[in-house]
Amino acid sequence: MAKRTTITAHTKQNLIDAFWVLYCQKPLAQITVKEIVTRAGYNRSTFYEYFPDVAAVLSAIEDALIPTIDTLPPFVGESYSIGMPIAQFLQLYQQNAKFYLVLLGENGDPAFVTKLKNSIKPTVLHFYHEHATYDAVQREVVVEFILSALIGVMSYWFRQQQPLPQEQLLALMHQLMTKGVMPAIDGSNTTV
Amino acid sequence: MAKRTTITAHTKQNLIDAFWVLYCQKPLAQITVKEIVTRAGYNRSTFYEYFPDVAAVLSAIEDALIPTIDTLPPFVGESYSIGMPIAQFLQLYQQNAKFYLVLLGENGDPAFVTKLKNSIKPTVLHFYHEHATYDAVQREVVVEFILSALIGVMSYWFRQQQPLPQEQLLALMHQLMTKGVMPAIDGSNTTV
DNA sequence: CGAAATCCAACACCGTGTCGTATGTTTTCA
DNA sequence: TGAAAACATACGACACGGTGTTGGATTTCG
Repeated sequence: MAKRTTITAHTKQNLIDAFWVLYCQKPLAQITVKEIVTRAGYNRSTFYEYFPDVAAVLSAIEDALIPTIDTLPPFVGESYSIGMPIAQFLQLYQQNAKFYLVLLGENGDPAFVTKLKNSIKPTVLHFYHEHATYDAVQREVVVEFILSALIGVMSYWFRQQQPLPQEQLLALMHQLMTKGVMPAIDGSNTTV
Repeated sequence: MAKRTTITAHTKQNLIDAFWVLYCQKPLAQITVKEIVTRAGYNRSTFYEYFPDVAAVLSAIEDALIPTIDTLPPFVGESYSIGMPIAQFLQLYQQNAKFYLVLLGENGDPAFVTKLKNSIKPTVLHFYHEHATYDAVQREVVVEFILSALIGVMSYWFRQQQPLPQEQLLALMHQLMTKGVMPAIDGSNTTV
């Protein structure tokens, strides 16, 4: 008999949804299978038909979130680029803000940051490879610098509920990336 | 009666040490009290005399690691500064590399990153407050940018077992901070 | 109908957190 | 000074709750 894929997928999604509600509230270590199934309305055993343990649910969510970088819709509008378009990343972030905010937050998963960085890294790395300014080792550092700053600022921006208009954030970010973090003395940057 | 502080402190430290060995190997959720006390050579109940739960041990380690920023020995030598001396932070990081590497790594604690940022933030924020270039909201973003990049690069550098001489890392970092991440076209930065 | 997919009840095991107790050390005062 | 009270420290045992598995009940679809 063919798998009843609809039902299966539905059940799995119910479990994932229930897990997510809990994960938004407390760290992984405090989430039990029982809580998940109670909330989703299943028997505890059913959980094990779909996931080996609680951590696997998180992993599944993360994996579904990572490949999105490939399937990004082309960004339209002013495009600030520093190897990887900042605006494009912001858009990616915005689409999944609900998840990114938690996964990159206080009770989040450090491993997800790594996964995220690794998925973007090749694009940025390739850009710098074409410029002979940095050697291979330095390039890696530069890329780590960019990605850390990018993800850090994005997370902060969302955490603070977007205290700056998106356009201003993009402009500021672009300036920090291309001109550095020292405030310009000549005043040419005060219009950001 | 006076506490037998020597014995107490010793036992507590034994428990912390045992915990740390385990935490270097696996995530918090997989560490049990039993494992800790077995390794440290105590009864399981003894653990609860010192900590309410496993997470508290991690918390204790983190707290002991944070204030170090205040008690930093004055840095001697070339001092790159971008509000907060980069070299000084590198030194702090280097002193506790063993811990930072794990806490900021794959199985690390996202909350620690926040704690760390918050402890350094005032210093950097104060620096930018004196320059009128950015308004209050922008300043926060700039500081988040700096701290994220700083911590990200440091972690990467240690994780890769310091692939670049310290002096070169400092110079590169300083350049990225002050001049941006775009490789200079005029070639003046190729000597980093 | 019957086979396979889906879901569930029950079981044995393990970890948790607590309480009462044994042991040994420090302090007190006769 | 030295015995005993007072207390810090460590432990054994208990009740509870979560885990992961096994075998079976129920449902669905060819």
